Amino acid sequence: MLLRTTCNSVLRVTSDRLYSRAMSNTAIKHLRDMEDALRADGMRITRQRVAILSVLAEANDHPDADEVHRRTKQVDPSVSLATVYRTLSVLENHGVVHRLTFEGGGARFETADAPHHDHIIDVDTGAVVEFHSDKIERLQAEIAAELGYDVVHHKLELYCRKR
Amino acid sequence: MLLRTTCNSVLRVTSDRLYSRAMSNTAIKHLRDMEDALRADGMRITRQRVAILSVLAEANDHPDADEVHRRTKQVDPSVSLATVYRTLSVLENHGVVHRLTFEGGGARFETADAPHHDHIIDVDTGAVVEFHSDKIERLQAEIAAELGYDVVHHKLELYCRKR
DNA sequence: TGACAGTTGCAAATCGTTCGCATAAGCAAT
DNA sequence: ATTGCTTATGCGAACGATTTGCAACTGTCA
Repeated sequence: MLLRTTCNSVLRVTSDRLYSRAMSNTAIKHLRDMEDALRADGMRITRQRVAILSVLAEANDHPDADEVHRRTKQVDPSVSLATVYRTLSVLENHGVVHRLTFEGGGARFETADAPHHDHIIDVDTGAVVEFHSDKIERLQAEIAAELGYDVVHHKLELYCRKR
Repeated sequence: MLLRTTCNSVLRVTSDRLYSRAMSNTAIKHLRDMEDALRADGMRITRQRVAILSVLAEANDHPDADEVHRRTKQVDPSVSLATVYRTLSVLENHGVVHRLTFEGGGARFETADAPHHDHIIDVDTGAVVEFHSDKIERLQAEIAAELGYDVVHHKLELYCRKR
C-alpha cells in the first residue's frame, strides 16, 4: 500500500507501522527484526519510535537530534523533540545507534549496524567520510595494554582538508 | 618576596606580576617569556590573564573552565568566569592552550607546550593519561592521503578501563 | 479487555558557554 | 608620568543543546 503525502514523499504502510518514503521490502524486514529484538530487550515499540527508527535506518549521513526530528516529522508530525532525544538515548543504550560528538556543535548520530569505523571530517565543508584501519586498532590496544588498560571504546577523528 | 595568603598558599610577587604558589624561577621565566611572546602577538597582558596563565602552567591535569576559574580565584579572587572563558579562547587562538572535548561533559584544557600527544580516558575515574605513537600518526596520514585529504589535526581518544 | 508500567508532549529547568554593556585598564606615543 | 585610543573586564542576561517534571496516553502481557 502506498500513500503520497503533501511534501511529495512516498509513505509505505505495513500493517499498523508507518515507514518513510520508498523502502525496499528487505529494508522493512530489517526494521521489523530490529523492533522485535528491541521489544525482546524490554523496549516498547511505539509509533514515534518506529518513525525515528525508520529515519535513522534511511540516513546515510550523520544527522544531529534536530535533523532527526525534522525528518521524523515528515513521517509523523506529532513527534516532539524531547521524544527524539529520549529515543536516541534509549537506542544508544540498546547499542542500536552511536552518538558522535565532533568538535564544535552538538551530538550527531548513526546506526550501529554498519561495521566499526572512524571518521574523517572535512574542516571546510563539514562532510564526513568513514574509514577503518585494523592496523591502527591493533596499535591502540597495544598502547593501552602497555599502560595497564583495556580499551572499552575509542574515538579517532581526522580533521582534514581536501588536497 | 613571599606572601602568605589566608588559604595557606604561598604567593610570589615579581615586579607587578602575581604568580600562584611556589613556582621555580625557571618556571617564572617561562611565563614571562610566554607573556612577551603573546604581547608581541598583539595580546594585552592583564592581571587576570597572568593569573590564568600561571594556573594553566602549573596544572598537570586537564581542568575544565570552571576548575580553571576556581584555581584562578585563589590567585586573584576578582577574576570572573566569563573572563576565564574569554581568555581560554584567546589563548587557544594564539596556540598556547589546547581545548579537549571528551565525551559527556564540557571542554577541558591543557597547555600546548608539551609535545603532541593523544589521550587515554579512564571510563571509571575520568583520569586522563597522555600517550603518543608515531606509528599511528603515520598511518592516519596515509589513510587520509588515500582518500584525497591532508590531516589538519586529529583527535584520538581511548576510553579505557584498568585491567 | 483490563491493569500496570513505560512513554509522550509540553513547558520549564539545567548546563556550559557566549554576549551586551558600561567601566576599567593596557600600551604606545607624548 | 600623562594622554588617548583600544581592548579587556565584571556583571547579568541571553544562548543553544539537552534534560526533566508532570499529567495524559498507550504498549504489553495476562
